[in-house]
Amino acid sequence: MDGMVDENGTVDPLAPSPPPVAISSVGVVTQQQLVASTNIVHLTLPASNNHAQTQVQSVIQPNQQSVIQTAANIQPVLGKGNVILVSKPNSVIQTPQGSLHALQVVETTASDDSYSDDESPKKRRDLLTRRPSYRKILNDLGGGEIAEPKVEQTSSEADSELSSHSIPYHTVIPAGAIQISSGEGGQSIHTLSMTNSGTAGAAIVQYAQGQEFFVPVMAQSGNITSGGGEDQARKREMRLLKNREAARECRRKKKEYIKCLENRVAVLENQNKALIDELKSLKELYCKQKTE
DNA sequence: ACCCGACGGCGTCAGTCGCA
DNA sequence: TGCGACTGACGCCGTCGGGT
Repeated sequence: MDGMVDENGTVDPLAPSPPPVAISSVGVVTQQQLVASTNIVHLTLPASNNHAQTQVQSVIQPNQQSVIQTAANIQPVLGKGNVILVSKPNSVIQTPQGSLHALQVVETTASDDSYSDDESPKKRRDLLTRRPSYRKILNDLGGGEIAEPKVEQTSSEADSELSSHSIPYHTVIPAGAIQISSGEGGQSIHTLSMTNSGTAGAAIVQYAQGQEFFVPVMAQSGNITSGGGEDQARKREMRLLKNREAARECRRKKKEYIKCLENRVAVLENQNKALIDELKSLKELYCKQKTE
C-alpha cells in the first residue's frame, strides 16, 4: 500500500510508503513473489506430506507487526530453522487452526529513510492533494496483478500480431454479427457481437471471452470515413471510444482496489484477533507463574 | 402484475497529471 | 505546450427484490 487508508476508505498519501520488505527462507519457502515497495507477499510452501504446495498470502505493513495467513495448516513445515525476513519484529504466522509462529527477525538492507527523506515539500504537497491512481496503488500493492493497458496498435503491428492469434486487432469489416472459426474444419466457432455499429466511425467487436477490439466502420463508399468534418467526427468517435475503454478499465481497477482493501481489512482483523489471543495466553501464563 | 427504490454497469464530459 | 491517460461526476438504463 502506498499509503494508509483512513476511515473513509481513501488513501492518505502522506502515510509513509512501506520500506522494501524482504522475505527469505531456509529450506521451506520454495517460491516467493515480492515486488519492491509492496506489502503483499505470496509464498508457496510445500505441504508436509505430499508434493502439493500451500499458498500463503500476507499483508506486510510498514511499521506494524504482520500476519502471514495460510489456507492450510502449515505448522508441520514451519519448523525450527525457517527464517522469514521481515522489516518489523514480532510478526506471526497464523494458520486456520490458530497456530502462531514467531518469526525470526533479521535486519534488512532497506532503510526507512529510503522513502521518507527524498521527497521534496512540493512532492509532499502534491501527494497531499492528489490521491494516487488505482493503477499505481495496486501496482504498489501487488506488483503485476494489474494488467497493463491495451496498447493501440497500427494495422501493420496488428497484422503481425494476428499471425500469432492475438487480440486486439484492427481491421475493416462490415457491420453486423460475424463468426470466426478456428481449428480444423471450423470446429471452434466464436460469435462476435458488435456495438455502436450504427454510428459512424467505429464499432466495438466483442470477443467471446470478454476481449474487445476496435473496428473502423466502412462508409457507404467502402472507404473509411475521412476528410474535413468527417475527420473531426472520426476523431471525436475515436476519442469517445478510447475514453469508453479507459472508463471501463478505471472501473475495473477501482473494483479491484476495493477488493484489495477488503482483503486487507480481513487480514488486519485476523491479526488483531491473533494478537489478542496471544496477549490473553501470555497473561494467563504470567498469572500462573506469579501464583506459584 | 405492477410499481418503486436500490444497485450496478455503462457512456460521456470535464478536469488534472505526466511526459515527450 | 500538446497529447494521452486517468478518474470523478453525472445521467441513463437494465436488473432485482420487496411491497401492494
